Amino acid sequence: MISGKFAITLHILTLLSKFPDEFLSSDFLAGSMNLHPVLIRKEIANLKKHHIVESKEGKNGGTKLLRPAENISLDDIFKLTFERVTLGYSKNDPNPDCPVGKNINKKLDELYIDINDKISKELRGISLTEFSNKF
Amino acid sequence: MISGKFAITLHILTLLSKFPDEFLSSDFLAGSMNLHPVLIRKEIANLKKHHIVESKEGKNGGTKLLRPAENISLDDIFKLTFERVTLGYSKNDPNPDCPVGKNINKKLDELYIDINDKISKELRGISLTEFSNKF
DNA sequence: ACATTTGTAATGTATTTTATTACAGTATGA
DNA sequence: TCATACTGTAATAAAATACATTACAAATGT
Repeated sequence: MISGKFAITLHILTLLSKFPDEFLSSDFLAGSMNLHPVLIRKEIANLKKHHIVESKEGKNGGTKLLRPAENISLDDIFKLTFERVTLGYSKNDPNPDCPVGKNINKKLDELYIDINDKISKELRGISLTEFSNKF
Repeated sequence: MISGKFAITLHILTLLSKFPDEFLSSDFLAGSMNLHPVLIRKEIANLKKHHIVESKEGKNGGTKLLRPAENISLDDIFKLTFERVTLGYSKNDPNPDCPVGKNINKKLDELYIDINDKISKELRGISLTEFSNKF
């Protein structure tokens, strides 16, 4: 769940990269993107799981980057926040007695894997630093 | 709306390409993908608007391709069914007093436009015939 | 005429996403 | 050492979106 996962996570990381030595609170981060702090903390939990950031509890606590923004690519963030980009699937199981219905999802998968490879290739070339410098 | 638009539309067109001379009913098409015929007709309305198919009302009515499957690319279908692929946006308007918040959506847009160009380039190389022949 | 089909609007249901509440646990510093 | 300011996480509520269904007018073939 969370459809804005990538955008939210990238926004969080962009802010963290602006203050690489400070622990920023979920409240502060939430203020910039106008979302509920709990949602921010959920995304931060995901970032921690992947050792991109560390958090400190308690007063003056917050979150900061664990490694230089230069060493984080947008593809890293993509992979962290997306199972896979798709152009969608028909919601119900298609009819297995129809040659097209029987195989459509497999063929869509193949197509979508190709698309994801292209996206990854594109994003691999952009570092968090490069993105962050646009602001 | 309709998140499975691309998949449903491609499924419809694949079936139509298998019987290029027949008018297939929305009921038949719905049977292959196990969706409600009204939803199929909605997607067909979109295809008609773009002169990809024609429909015939009344008994023995239905829908058929208006041009050879060879002349329809997956990118045509993509453009017909997607405004744009995105990796999401944070739902609420970000804080305009934050330098990052103020510009994040514009920068995400630029990124997503690049991604869409790559996807289009990939899909432009695949004709409906080529896709349909996988079945 | 009658059966079959499209076209479309309106409404209902389900699913997904986001927001909120609640509260336990942790560090800081007055 | 106690009040305060945080994180962490679960549970629940609300909102948004997607899909299903119903309903019925209009068209066409037999």
